[in-house]
Amino acid sequence: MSDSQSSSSRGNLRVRFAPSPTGFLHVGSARTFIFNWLYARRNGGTMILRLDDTDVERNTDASVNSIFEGLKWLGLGWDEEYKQSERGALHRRMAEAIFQRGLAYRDFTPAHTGDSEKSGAQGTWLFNPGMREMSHEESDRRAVAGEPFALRFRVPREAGQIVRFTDAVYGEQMKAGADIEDFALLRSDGMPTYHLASCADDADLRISHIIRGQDHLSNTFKHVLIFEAAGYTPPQFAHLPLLVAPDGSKLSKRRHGPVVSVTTYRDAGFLPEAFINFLCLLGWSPKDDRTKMSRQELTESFSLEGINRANAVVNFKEPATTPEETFDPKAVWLNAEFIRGLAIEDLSRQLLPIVRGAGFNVTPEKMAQITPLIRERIKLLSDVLTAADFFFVDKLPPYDPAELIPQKGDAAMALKVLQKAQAVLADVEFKHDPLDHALRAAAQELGVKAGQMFQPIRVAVCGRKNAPPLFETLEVLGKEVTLARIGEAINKAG
RNA sequence: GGCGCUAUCGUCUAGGGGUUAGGACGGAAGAUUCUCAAUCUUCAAACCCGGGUUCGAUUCCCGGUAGCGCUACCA
Repeated sequence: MSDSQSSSSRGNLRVRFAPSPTGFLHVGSARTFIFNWLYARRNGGTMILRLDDTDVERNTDASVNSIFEGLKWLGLGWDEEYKQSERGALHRRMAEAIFQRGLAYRDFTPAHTGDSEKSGAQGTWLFNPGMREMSHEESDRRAVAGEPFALRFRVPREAGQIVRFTDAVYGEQMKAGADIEDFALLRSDGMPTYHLASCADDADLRISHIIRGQDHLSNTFKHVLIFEAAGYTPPQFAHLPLLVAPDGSKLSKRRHGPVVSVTTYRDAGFLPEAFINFLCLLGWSPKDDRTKMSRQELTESFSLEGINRANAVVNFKEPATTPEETFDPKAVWLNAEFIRGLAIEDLSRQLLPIVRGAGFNVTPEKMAQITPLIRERIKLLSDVLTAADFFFVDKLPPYDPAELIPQKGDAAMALKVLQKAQAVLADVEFKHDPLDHALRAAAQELGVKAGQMFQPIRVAVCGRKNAPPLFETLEVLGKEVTLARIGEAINKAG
């Protein structure tokens, strides 16, 4: 799971990707992972994967699998791996330390069951004075008596109390303590909250840079408070602009469907290199005119200074039309670029399982012959199924005989051309040059243009007008199949 | 509502007190080719609004507007 760099050569720079396994790996998370990875690799640091699974209610194994599946596909790897749920003792120890210093207090208010008041966009809940100001004696007595309580941070809210930090992307940040609510550290069941667990782990794992989504920018004030209350210097922060849908709303599976899941891109036939490249261009720029960049180039160019501050739109089509049109056109274009850059053998090897998966029997040798004919014609790996279908099937799907009629020609011309082709092709070697010469000569004899000669043959063997170059196609198809299909076409045309 | 963040072509972005505001994707047109694709050429397309500061603002400042985020014993 890790790349070749040896861990001993790494310095103190440590970054982490900390997804919570409550859903599939989504593209925004993937980008956060990539930026962390790039930053670590660029600066010789350590990349850590930490599953932030403190929300027992919402965690699922399926989600854990989806995250690993997605990350595995990206192929970037990481150096250390942790699971937050296994570090509960550490979290509670930090909560205890903060409590001992008088910087947290018990809140015996029963937990809110519904989230009815959340939707009301109303009141500014900051703290409950009765709980915050409760005497030690009463607090201890009630705790000893077994009354459940949540542990809340005692946010310093006197006038002039300002919490501040410097964000590598958003600059100087400050907020009055009076505007920060007394957030929970421990739930009444004793489980740590995200804020506590995250800070405790970041401190314990000596994370030096927290690179994460901008949705945490406001939370960072709380985190700074926790770090300081526990006696740690906060790490450096770098918040990333969010990835949003074309309408500006947050990406969500419920609203936007599978386009937000990493595995959707994998299954649609994206190359991880292209996907990574595409994601890097959302919210980050190399500050020059490069668009297509290899992993190597990205690693060398990446810097926090190149990250910008405005949300970036993933420009997918909301109502999914064709598979390829649902994705951001730039992602598709980049993928086509990377496909064209692949060696035939490499591409052919990647295409084979897709073709076989669709139920076709194809040998690696045959696939290697077909690949050069479609490499420039497919944008997604899965396009092989529509671009090269006629190579795989025994019998062509039905097509309209009118398709056989060439430009500026008629049915009679189509028939004439096909019969001529059948005769000529019967004793010509099925190689590019001989086919070229024979068919052009035939066209001349017939008094038709080369294009008028080729088009009916193309439709006869491919079943459609748009296809790879004819001679190469016939060469791969072979004499037997070609003549059989031309024979069928003659029957249709006649 | 409170607090925070943001604002350049349709989208991703570069730039920056005086520029023909640059590139990429996508779109349009053309060249080329046996169709398609690829490739090449060309074109259309942007500084949210209002005030300041300034000789001069798209750029700096303030306000507005809009969008986003946080405001849970979710993360």
